[in-house]
Amino acid sequence: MKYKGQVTIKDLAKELGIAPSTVSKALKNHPDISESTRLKVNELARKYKYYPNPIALSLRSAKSKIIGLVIPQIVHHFFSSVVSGIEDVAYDAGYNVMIYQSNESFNREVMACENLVSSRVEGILISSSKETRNFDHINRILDNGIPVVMYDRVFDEIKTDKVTVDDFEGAYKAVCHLASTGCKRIAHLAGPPGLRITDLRKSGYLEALKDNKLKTDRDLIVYCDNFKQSLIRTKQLMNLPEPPDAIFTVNDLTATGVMKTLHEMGLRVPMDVSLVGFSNSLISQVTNPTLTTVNQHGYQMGQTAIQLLLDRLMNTQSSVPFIHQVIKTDLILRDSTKSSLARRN
Amino acid sequence: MKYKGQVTIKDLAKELGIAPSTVSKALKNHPDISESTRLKVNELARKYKYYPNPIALSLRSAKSKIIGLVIPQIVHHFFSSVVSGIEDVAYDAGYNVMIYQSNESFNREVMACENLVSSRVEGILISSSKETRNFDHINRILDNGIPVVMYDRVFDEIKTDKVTVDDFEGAYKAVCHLASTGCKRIAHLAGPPGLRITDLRKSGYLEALKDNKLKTDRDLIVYCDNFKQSLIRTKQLMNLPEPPDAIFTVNDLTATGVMKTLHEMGLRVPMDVSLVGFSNSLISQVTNPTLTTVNQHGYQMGQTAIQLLLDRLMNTQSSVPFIHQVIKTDLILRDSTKSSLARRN
DNA sequence: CTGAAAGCGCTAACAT
DNA sequence: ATGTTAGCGCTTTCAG
Repeated sequence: MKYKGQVTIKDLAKELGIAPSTVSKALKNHPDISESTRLKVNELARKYKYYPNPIALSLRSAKSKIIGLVIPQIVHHFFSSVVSGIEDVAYDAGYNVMIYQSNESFNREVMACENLVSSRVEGILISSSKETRNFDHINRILDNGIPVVMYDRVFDEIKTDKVTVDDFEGAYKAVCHLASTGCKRIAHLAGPPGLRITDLRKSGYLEALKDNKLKTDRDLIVYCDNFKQSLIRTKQLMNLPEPPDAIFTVNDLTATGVMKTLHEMGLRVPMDVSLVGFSNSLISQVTNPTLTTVNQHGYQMGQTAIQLLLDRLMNTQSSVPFIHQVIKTDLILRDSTKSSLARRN
Repeated sequence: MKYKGQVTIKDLAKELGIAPSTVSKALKNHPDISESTRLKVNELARKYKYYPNPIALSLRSAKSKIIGLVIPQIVHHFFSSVVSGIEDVAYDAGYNVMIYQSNESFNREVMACENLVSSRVEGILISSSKETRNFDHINRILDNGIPVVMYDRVFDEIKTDKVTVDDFEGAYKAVCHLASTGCKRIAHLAGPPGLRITDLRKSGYLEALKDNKLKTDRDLIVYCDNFKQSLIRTKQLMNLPEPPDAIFTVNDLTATGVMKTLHEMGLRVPMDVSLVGFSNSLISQVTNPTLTTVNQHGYQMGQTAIQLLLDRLMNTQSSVPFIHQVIKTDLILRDSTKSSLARRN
């Protein structure tokens, strides 16, 4: 049991009666160290379980080998998948991940950025809180020369690499599928107006209606992106003079609320009303019926985001133009929609 | 825009024509610095946005101000709640959190521990993977003089502080509630045998049966802790000559599978069969009917775990005996069980 | 009241 | 082939 803190190069050097720099070189198999001392050193290092002190290394190299991660809410399946993707790639590349949740609070997001900068992380991955409308904190990171990659919730105003999901395409596919199963009056429960993902998903929805020659009806577009509200909104929708025969929601949780309400109203899914969510979260697999939804590929988004950052970290000359990578979506067909031609899962 | 890396004490000192050590003292309002230089220094520091370099501080103080966190799977609601609890307390105490997922793999858990140790974290919070049966990696952390707190998945063999939920009590309460609503044949879907939480929850179940004068029936205890299996097991249970009138599952996801199967069999919840889960995960609030479940208080567990660690970090003299803190559970009454006396939510 | 020096652990020039 | 020196940014004696 050695409690004396950890063994240092100096300790090894003293024990062997040689200079610390020799030990250092021997440890990394530097060519101009003799075979014999190299062996001696490595053996002793193993014996004493020598680990290089990363803090000393960081100080010298001015590289912390730490990536900062700012995430809205880790409890959401999509975001935790993103974290997994980030982690896996980061560790393979020898980076550690320091994590901060904003909990959808702008102030916490700002604080997280400041802490991360002052922790000297080498780069930051960030997805903004729903509240965020001002970007000074992000520009401040950039001013410090620290590269940033934004993922999922991104803003055109900020000059960084970005990764998003193809929200437009996802929505488009979802609604086309509904149309192909014979639905004529397709409603959309959308996210908060002004948010990129809201707008893109709504556009995809509208485009799909047009391409399928279905007329759009303002009454069928409702801003509602959470479970609680959806209980009310669904009832209102279904009580319209001409109620919808399908509903496309901006996320799975909202779809769950819709489903619950439809059941309570005695309506069957998908026979009376078809339903499509967005995210392919765990929940979508356990509802009754299971939920057709758009797969956002969170894990892959995480991988892409960190890879973009690592690339930036390699190319110190920041001449490379910023990249906006868009992840393709899949429509996962389940039991909340009727069959068109093929059916799966 | 200064890209020259960050400003250092030396930079400030040079600009002011004084010594670095003076700047250092002025910055921390050391008593023997004159009012005037103190002001000058602080002003310049603000102007240049000076932040102390935490890496240099770490090297000097031999304290990284980083806590390591090893977690099985962040995608599970319970664990992500734990993370939130840890985060919030850690940051208030000025610590950063470095996170590693084991993804339920023993090897990854071991690697995580090693990386964390070599990253010189000041303490480690760990919940073991389902595979873990050997604890050398944890003892190695301890040998390095780094305090460990185990949470949720803990082992008696290891001498550390621990936090667990009162699994016995949670199960006991759940089953007593079922009994109080008139259920006579209560089945239990249990976790993998040999795991602490499995055994405790099963004991709670058995004890509750006994205290309510219900006879136990081996056929009603099935090892099944996931969605997929539950689809089969439920059918088998309900096809018994004397089928259960209530089912208590080891987690919410499993309960969801049970519910789905019951619906498909034309059985109503709770009129024909009552159902109680364990975790109070998001899912339990969106099933139809909503699921009565045991609240595990993940957030609080996280807070408790990190607090135990911080306490240990304060008391360097490790004379304090190890603490095993047990978090009380609540039964959350929802619509998958009948009403006894009072009903809520 | 202020400054010079030393050292945390490590490595890269630069000797020898 | 090995050793010496210096310095990454900071603080803490210890001298002035």
